[in-house]
Amino acid sequence: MAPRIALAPDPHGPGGRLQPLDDAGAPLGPPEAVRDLGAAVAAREAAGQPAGGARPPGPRWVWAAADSAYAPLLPRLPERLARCHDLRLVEALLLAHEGRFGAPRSLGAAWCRLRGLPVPEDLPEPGLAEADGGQDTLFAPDRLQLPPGADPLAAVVAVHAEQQRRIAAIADPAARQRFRLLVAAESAGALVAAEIADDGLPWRTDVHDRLLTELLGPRPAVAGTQPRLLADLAVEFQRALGTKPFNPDSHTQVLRAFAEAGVPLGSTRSWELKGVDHPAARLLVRYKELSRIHVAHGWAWQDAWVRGGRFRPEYVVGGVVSGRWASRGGGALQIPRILRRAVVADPGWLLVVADAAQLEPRVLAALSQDAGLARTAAGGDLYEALAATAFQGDRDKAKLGLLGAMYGQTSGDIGPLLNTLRRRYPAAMGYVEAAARTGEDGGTVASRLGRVCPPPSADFLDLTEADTAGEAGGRTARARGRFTRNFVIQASAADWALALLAALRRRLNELAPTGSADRPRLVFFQHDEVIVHTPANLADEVAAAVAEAGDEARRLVFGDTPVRFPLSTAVVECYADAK
DNA sequence: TCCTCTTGCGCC
DNA sequence: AAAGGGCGCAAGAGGA
Repeated sequence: MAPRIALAPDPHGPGGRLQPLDDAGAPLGPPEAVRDLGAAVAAREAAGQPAGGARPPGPRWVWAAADSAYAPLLPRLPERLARCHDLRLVEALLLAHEGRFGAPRSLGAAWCRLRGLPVPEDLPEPGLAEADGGQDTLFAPDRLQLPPGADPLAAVVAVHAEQQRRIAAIADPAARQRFRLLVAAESAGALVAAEIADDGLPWRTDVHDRLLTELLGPRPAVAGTQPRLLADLAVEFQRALGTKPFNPDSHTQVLRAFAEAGVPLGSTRSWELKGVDHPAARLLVRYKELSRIHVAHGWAWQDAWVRGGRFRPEYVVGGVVSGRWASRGGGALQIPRILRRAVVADPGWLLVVADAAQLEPRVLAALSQDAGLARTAAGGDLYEALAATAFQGDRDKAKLGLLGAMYGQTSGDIGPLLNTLRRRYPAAMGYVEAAARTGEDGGTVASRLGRVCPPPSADFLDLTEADTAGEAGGRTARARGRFTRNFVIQASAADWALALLAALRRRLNELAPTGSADRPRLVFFQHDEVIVHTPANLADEVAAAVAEAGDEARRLVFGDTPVRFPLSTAVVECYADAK
């Protein structure tokens, strides 16, 4: 069996073309046209797999981008594909690694670079805005940006071979090995994102509706009007100020009204309002909380995003420069905690909810190889262990200090905490401080697996030494330093999370009887947290798979380290009961 | 009317 | 006195 197969769907219809490749990307045979791409892919994926036995990995599927090649195929496949190489995602990783951050990454752009042709800009990601304009844009048959007449399969094959060459050209063998892992993990992320969008997160609209009604009042009959309790609260708030009527959603009008009532405010941020001794402040805080639920996750959101008892988020793999995922529409990564009540497993099914405990400080310990910090990260509660050794048992101080070190915080009473950390954990603190200095000097930093941060803006690079010694320039430089300081942590945590997803996905697929509808499904991912929706009888095995996947990710990304990356796992019917 | 910027808050 | 990283989303403000 060929280790890799290039795949290009026909722009219209169910067919497509395939071509077997070796690991370097050289063709092992001629292109083959098939009438039913789903059936052809499934046959090659299953080839040589004995029924019920341990599965040898299928071929690594090579395609332009998962959303055009994998998502349409998913409903037609009896089982999930094991592995892929997503050219668009890998192109972005390579461009950043090569110091060409932000260059167009579509298949067409990569192919034109290869051929010395003018490189087309990437198209904006299709979102709701374009969907409003009609389906043509959203479901355009070709977003690959290939010039007219170019053969998509030939472009896939050529760009893939070139990417493999660029990866092989990474001089340091260990760095090359880690980058290969990054390429595989990022591509696995593309599979997961497409599958989550296909399966969806179980969402009980009746529970959601009841919650909204309790908080806001019954759903207004006329769309666009405020529900009763929210409108009442707005009136009560304005009465408490005793001024002329104004729009409570306008911060400028709210500030003016408070000033007229003799309460000057710097802003209408809730943390500031909470310190204001006036009845109207408390009412405004409550109004803003409820109003936010209404506008961001109310009935309109439900109408737009929940179908058939499932919330189908649109994830953008690698959408954040650090490698975190972003989302497009639906706010998948910002679901308010209170709405977790509405996430309920189907009858006979359960949710396995797992989140990595204190991921970022553990990443710092593993990255810096600080022996002392690693000891605190070898067991359960890292902050507790840190507090016991360095902060007289004060866990809050330990947490505040360590987070401050990773974010570059200098405000408040954090100075003494940082000094303590610097004394006790010089390697760890030296690691983030070196990253900060690199940023302040205009350099770039990279994650453990080799995801490189964007370069500073041209404005920053134009700053002279005199500028950075001054106030405005110094502020800019320190902001860049905070960014690179945090990047090494956040991006390496994202490396680990991607490896976790890949390892967990493989284990879940091995748990399931081939072709069965009753198989566990990854239905949610949020930076350091996963939810698996599983038949109840498999929940324990899924929980075990999560733990094993966490340890596999640790091994793959950080190798031989005493640091552990435990996941706290809950098996529940309702997401809200997980913590 | 359309568009961009700012504000503020949700999540990690 | 202020001095924390990364996002997405909705609404208002204000200019074109």
